[in-house]
Amino acid sequence: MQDERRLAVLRAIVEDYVSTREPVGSKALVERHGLGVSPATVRNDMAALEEEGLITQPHTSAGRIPTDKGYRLFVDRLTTIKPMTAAEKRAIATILDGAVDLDDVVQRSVRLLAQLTHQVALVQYPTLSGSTVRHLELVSLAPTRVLVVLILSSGRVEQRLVEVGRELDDDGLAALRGRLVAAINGRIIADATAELGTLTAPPDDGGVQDAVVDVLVDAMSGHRASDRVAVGGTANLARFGDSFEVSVRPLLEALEEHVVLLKLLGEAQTGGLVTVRIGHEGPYQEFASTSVVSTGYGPGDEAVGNLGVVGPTRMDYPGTMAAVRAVARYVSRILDDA
Amino acid sequence: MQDERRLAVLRAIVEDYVSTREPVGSKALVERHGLGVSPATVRNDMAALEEEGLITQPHTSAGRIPTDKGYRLFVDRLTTIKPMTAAEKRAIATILDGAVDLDDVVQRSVRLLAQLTHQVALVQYPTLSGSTVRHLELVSLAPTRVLVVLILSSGRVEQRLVEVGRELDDDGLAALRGRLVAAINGRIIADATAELGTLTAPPDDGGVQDAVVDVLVDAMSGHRASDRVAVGGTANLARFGDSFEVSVRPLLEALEEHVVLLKLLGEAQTGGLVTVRIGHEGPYQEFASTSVVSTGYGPGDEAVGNLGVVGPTRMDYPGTMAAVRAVARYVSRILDDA
DNA sequence: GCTGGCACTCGCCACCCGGGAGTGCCAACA
DNA sequence: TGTTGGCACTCCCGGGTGGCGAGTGCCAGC
Repeated sequence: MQDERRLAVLRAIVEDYVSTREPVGSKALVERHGLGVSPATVRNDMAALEEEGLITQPHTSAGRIPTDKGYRLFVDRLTTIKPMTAAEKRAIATILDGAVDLDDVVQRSVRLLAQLTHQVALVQYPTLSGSTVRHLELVSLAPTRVLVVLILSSGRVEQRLVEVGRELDDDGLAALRGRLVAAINGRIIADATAELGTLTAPPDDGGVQDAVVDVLVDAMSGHRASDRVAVGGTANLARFGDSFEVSVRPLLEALEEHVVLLKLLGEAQTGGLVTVRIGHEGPYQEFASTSVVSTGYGPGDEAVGNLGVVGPTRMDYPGTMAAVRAVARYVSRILDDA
Repeated sequence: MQDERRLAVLRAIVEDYVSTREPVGSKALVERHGLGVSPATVRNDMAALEEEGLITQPHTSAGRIPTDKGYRLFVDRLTTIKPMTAAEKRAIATILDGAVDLDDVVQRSVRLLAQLTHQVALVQYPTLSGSTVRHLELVSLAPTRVLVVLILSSGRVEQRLVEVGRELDDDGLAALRGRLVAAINGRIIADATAELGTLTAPPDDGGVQDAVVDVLVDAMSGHRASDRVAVGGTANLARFGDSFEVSVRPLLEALEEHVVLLKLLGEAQTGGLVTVRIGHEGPYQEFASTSVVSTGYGPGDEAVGNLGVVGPTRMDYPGTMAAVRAVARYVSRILDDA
């Protein structure tokens, strides 16, 4: 009974602090929320909550603000993800259905997510791992220069420029292509890569095939594509307001370091689970005052990438989680169709 | 004689203000620069410069800062672009030579430019206009869905997904491809586009060819590629320091609007000319306190895109112009080779 | 036309002070 | 045992104040 009220107090503190950005006091709390007790009682509860490390006061005799631990409890036990409104759902569908290709889906998603959450949005480009090789093309751009174009079943197109050691005529190119296509066409990435490893070049090849195989393996490792992350809504960083140099600067820097962003997005979660990483829980100290809300997306139950948002720990978790989940669902649905 | 000294004073004011970010007074000026006159004389000169609208004082009895007009005079007449050091040249060459394809060149350039200038860097993706059609591939992804891959002589690969009205077997696809290849292969974009317009579909085609032609024309219009701009160095915005909400916010918003960025970069300048747009001279009021330093790049004398930086009007113009010019030259050289 | 001197103007900063919001504690009560 | 009202205390915040210093404009002299 008493415990329940304390949790209600914590919830009220989180909600008020998120919306007002100011430490919340006992009196304001009972006024704004309909808890039927006196400020004195709330003060006692607050003291208990502070004892447990769930809230803190920035300085003596000011209101309370939630700690990371407090947000954690709030997210885990005090909140249900509020569903999107019909209008929001329509907007999501409309925007994403207009996409012309896979990259466009990613770019639209990132914008959408930024717009819905008013935070910085991140969308990882899909990894290739599940796809099969649909097509391989070798195009001669110059006598000793070949453009390798690899088309995957996911609709992704990987291109690489290769400097082969010697001149190559159209027939030689066609023969090379024939050998490679035979080895990899229709196979899933992992198998195709293995198959390429067993391939030996004809005696008069002079290293050309090996050069092409190298870039093919590189392209199929998905290295570059899955290392990329689309970023949107950076203008929302302006709303951080205070503590600019300390918290926004490192974030801006990180936004150009895709490796860092990938680590922030973390492991892909399947099954519609939304992960919330609060403040110091993350891998980087610089982001102690930021939280990451993320989830995986992909066709069926297979996660081919992550998406999410980064914002201040003081954020609207229920709304953000709902938006992240909704966008991931729609993106997954599109990948299902494709 | 007197005029010359006044210009020297203006130059000194610009240089000091750029490095200290504080209004510069007469006394500090004579101390830091070796002009052989007294502060009182400098004050008289300052009064004259202010009369001409070249400098201004933020408030009565503070130092002077340059106006946009003052910067303009400085850039046009008082400065020579300082050449890059050998080390910087090496760094540029090393970084750009490591690029694996065209997109990679753009992405490396934007990083490099941001690093060299400590500003926000912009690099437009090359337009397609000069290239010829090297290769066309149609890949069936689903019974009624075709991936169109267009490879251009510049090495650029454009891909589009088309929903054709009806099912298409491999033979039909090959025939369609044959017709299209005959029409466009080897031609430059403009001719190929025109040729596609005259093409009529066979009677039993059912709109498939027209659908594919539509996306081909769209892809060749270069619409998407040349509308894209790579952005880097946004973390440098943190150094704006003051006036955050007023000047950084609109800039952050603009950085996601590629149309706005293209307008900022302006018309391509050929022949190694670097354009400087100072403060209010630009098309957007919101950027009254920012300047744009840009130039064109491309193989030979042909400009296929622009690149440049955006920063506060209070920026190091000689250094920035040098960096922009140097990067543009190296990128052009790479395009020459390709 | 340059220079030194001088009075004047303001922005900046440190300081002080009163108001107010919020707290902790305690005694009283159900 | 839990809740409540009262009360003294703490400390942030905002406005007002005064000294300091940098910088200016003007003027008389060289």
